Amino acid sequence: MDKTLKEFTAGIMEDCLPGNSIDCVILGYADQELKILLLKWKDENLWCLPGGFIRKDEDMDEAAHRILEMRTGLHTVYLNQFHTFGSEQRSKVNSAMQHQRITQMLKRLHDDDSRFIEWVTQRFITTGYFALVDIKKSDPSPDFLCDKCEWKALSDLPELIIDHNQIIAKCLDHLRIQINYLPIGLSLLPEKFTMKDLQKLYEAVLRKPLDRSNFQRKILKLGFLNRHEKQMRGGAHKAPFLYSFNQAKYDELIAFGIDFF
Amino acid sequence: MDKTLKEFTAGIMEDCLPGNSIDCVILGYADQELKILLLKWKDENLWCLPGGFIRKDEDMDEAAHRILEMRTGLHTVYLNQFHTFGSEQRSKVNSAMQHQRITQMLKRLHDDDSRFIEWVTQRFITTGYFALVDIKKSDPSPDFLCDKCEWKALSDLPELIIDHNQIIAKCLDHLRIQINYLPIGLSLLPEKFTMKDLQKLYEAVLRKPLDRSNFQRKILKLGFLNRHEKQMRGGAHKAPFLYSFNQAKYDELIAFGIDFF
DNA sequence: CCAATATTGTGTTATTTGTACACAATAATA
DNA sequence: TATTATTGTGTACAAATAACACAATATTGG
Repeated sequence: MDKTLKEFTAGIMEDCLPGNSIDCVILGYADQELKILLLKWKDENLWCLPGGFIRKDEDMDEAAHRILEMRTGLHTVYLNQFHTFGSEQRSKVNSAMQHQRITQMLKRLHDDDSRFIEWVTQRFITTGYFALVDIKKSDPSPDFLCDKCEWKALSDLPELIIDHNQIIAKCLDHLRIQINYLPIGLSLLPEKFTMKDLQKLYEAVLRKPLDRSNFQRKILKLGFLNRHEKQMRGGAHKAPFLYSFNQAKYDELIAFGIDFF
Repeated sequence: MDKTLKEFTAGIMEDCLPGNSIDCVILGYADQELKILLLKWKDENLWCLPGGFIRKDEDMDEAAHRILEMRTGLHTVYLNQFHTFGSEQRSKVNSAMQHQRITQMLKRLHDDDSRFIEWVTQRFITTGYFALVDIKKSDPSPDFLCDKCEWKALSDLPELIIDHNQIIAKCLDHLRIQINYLPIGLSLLPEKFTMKDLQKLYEAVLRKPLDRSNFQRKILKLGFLNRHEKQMRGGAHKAPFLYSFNQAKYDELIAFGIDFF
């Protein structure tokens, strides 16, 4: 058996809290769509949220930041807890078939290390965190257990293991309800963007169309955008302005919870 | 040593998840103020939130309901999770002095059962739940470890153990932000109430005054109140109408998240 | 080069909602 | 029976929202 792997799993069992995990819904935005960073386990068509365990000497929030940074290379990112999933049957919400595949995969990847298999298949309570990330600044990296770490469009999610689809659904509900308190735009858009970009982003989160001209007027009136030069190329039409955020003003409004929509 | 107590603690260690707990912020409303149900440990001036552990065979939500019912006698009550507290140092946020008192008290109450003391003083991650309760229907009950279980006004809270004051603060923030999605009125008021009662309740949660006549018009327009006969006695003034909720309509609006304020 | 096209920035209007009071009605009290 | 406090409703102005109009302007295709 791979010595490094065995040491690695022994380290986890030794250093981490048993029965508690973290799952991260890492959100980005591109092509007018929300995207989620997902991992695929080696040689299996099993996708999951990036997650991990809480070290005995770190805060839960720190653990979430560590997991996020490990997968995206980013460390100063908007990251927050949204819900803790503590159903006794949560590991069994998908088919018994899938449950069996997961167990077999764990055995194969961990070379039948029964002590670790037992540890990792005990009942877990997992806390869901969501991160808002600029896709272009991220550098997705899998590890030796995963052969893929990819951005997947919200409209084209694969079936995920355990209750990870429900975790995402809950996260998106949370996002919509809390939208007036979250720095959606600042976190998900690149430095400079058009008004249309911002509108499409809010539409993607709210899942409803917004009136273009009223959106523009409302946002400009809130006064957290800097207007820059015109974008010189694009489609066969009038060129839009580029904007960037006045972070201080935006944060102030968001903290207060301005009624955007 | 008390055989029953020893069996009780052995049962907890045997049947509950280690390192995970639940704390309930049980809210009621009376005398135009929000109240919280608190416990006081035997022979000590140490107050805390009603809490408990999660049995290995129950959902976390079930555990919260069990704890709530144990303290209030109520089982059909609005109860929801609001945050999970996972700071590594959370048990040490209060003074070292208090930490020592807690340990001593545990030793005394549990007759130096060192195995249980170790179990109960390990690092815990706790999930905060909040309940909205009609005080008049509740029947607060302490247990053999607590000599008091009382409703305390929000404006007159004692210092609580560990991070319980922060847990309450977080809960109240949550309440304010989520107010449009929570059945505050239906859960906290008695069957029949006046418009003023409802207004004062919303004011207590929002911590800001609302215009009386505009409040009345807005609420009536939303259409979830049944108007009853005039209240025949009260102060030296015109008698107000009594109202009750049309639960179906109220729930519908709350689920949708109507913009009350 | 120039008309056609798509999209942008801003304007206009009607409607709804919010805000701040006004005031008559009325239950108890003195 | 006048006084008082509070209630239920009215009103008038300001502000926000919603729906649509239209000129301005990059690109494209002939």
